[in-house]
Amino acid sequence: MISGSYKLITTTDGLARAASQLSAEPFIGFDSETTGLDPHTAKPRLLQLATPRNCFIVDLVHFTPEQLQPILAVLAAEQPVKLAHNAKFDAKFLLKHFNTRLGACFDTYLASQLISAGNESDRHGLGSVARHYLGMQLDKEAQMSDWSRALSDYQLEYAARDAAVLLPLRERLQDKLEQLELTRVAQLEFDCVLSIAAMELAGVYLDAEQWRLLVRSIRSQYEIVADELRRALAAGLPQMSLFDTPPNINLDSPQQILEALQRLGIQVESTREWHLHRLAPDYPVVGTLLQYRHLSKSLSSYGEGMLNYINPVTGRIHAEFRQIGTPSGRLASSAPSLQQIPHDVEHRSCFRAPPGRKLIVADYSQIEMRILADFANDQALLQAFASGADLHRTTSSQMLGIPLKQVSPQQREAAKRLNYGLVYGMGAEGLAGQINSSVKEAELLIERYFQAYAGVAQWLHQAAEQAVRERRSRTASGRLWIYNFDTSDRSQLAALRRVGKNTPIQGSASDIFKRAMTLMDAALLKHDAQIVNSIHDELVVECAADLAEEVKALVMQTMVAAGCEFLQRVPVEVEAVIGDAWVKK
DNA sequence: TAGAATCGCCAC
DNA sequence: AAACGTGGCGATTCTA
Repeated sequence: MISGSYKLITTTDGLARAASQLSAEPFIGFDSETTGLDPHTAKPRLLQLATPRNCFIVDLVHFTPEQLQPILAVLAAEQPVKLAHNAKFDAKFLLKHFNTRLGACFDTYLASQLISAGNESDRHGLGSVARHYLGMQLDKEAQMSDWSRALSDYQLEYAARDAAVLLPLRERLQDKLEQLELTRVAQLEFDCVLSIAAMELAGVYLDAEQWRLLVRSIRSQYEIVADELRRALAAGLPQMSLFDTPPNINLDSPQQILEALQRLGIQVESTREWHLHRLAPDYPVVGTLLQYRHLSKSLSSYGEGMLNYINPVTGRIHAEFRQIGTPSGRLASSAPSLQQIPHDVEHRSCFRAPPGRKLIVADYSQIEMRILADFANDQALLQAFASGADLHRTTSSQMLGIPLKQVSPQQREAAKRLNYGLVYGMGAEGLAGQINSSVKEAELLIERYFQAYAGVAQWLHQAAEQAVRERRSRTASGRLWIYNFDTSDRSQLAALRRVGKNTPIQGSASDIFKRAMTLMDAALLKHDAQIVNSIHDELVVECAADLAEEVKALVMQTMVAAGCEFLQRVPVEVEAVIGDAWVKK
């Protein structure tokens, strides 16, 4: 039974004794209580550190940062291993308020997610995890209580219990991780926590004035196009007298738009972009609608609202990054999502380096295709990468049996779509839609593709069948996804085959990427440089301007090293540029 | 009327 | 309708 008993530490002597006891342990439970969630505006109040016998609660109001050194040293050390639930949160406060980088950790939140293996119905809050693994009913009411004033016994007991419970919890989770062969991926995740905490804490700089100007210019275009669209759609309505008010079509309602297009005699069953694209050449109004949709999306998702995310203290945007954001292991970003800022230079260039600083924008070149080549051990695809030539051009030449020089832009484009699409399990209909060909022509292209890359064909086939047979797949680090598909449904069976092809590839790319973040964060430590954004295969680093060349080299070096840990058959390439803004020149 | 579900589209 | 995988998010529409 986990009791809420504790030793409250208020003197430097007590602190030294606690630190010495703690440093002899292999594992300690670690939690902190803060006056709020944002490390830039809130303060840490308590540090709770639990051994199997004791739980020490350090009340921070009694200490200066210097006096805390013995405890901070324990937290920064590689031993004992700190057991924490969502260690990223505590790591941010340690970094911000005590300039302390959390050392080795075991994150019970991440461990629980890995064990769930993609099951979305599982919950991973400490209460749920303790209930599931220990059969304990944790009272979490005190979590959001006022931690800035005098603390009640109840609050202190709650604080102690949350740290103490982590010790038995780790044992159960560790057993389960071993059982499911997840210890390697777990270590990879635990090692990565600090790099993500540091990235969130640093935030990214957005030039608010430039953004405002951009939004203003988009809004004026929007007004014009909306007006034009309204007029064009009204042409399908019955003749009105001059004094009737024009009908109010909500341009943002797919329903009303669909009806309006049909009134114009356009045969259309859905107003999704893909359908509209097909019709645009024949109907100007459809082109206008597409233009409208683009501008409307831009204003609603990337409008003035973005400025509300600028932190009043730092003047920067500190988005949230969920470390295991998807079952494949990718990060997911929110509030705002920095992973879906439009790619155009107008938007991206608003995210820039403050005066005296530079941004390094670095991304893996074709990482998923390289993983596929390595996994499939496909000689032709490996050769394509070994040659160093443009991948899509090479693919086209290999498919069609023609020299590189003779590949037309259209042929290269088709090969590019194939390279990207087949990793996702794309079929002939999908390809035909993308390259504007008949399904027959698309089938022929796919056939040629798989003739050129027989190893890829074989690997994709066995990956799909294995997914159907075993209902699970793993990535290079051993990350597990247990599929929950109802395969009596034909479309779900097809979906399972596609996911089975994609997950090992996408997930292994995540493995490599997280390893890169870990290595890079550590390597940049000695320099005035920091990761500020992370977009699946791309990292943005901000650094002092005079260090840019040196930092760029470190960035590339660590990314390549991470790739080489997982891939031996294929060269790993990274493209990096130094600039003032988030653009790849 | 608030929350859930759906549509649609941005990123990689 | 969907057709190619993973997400986040805003506007509309549905529902209790």
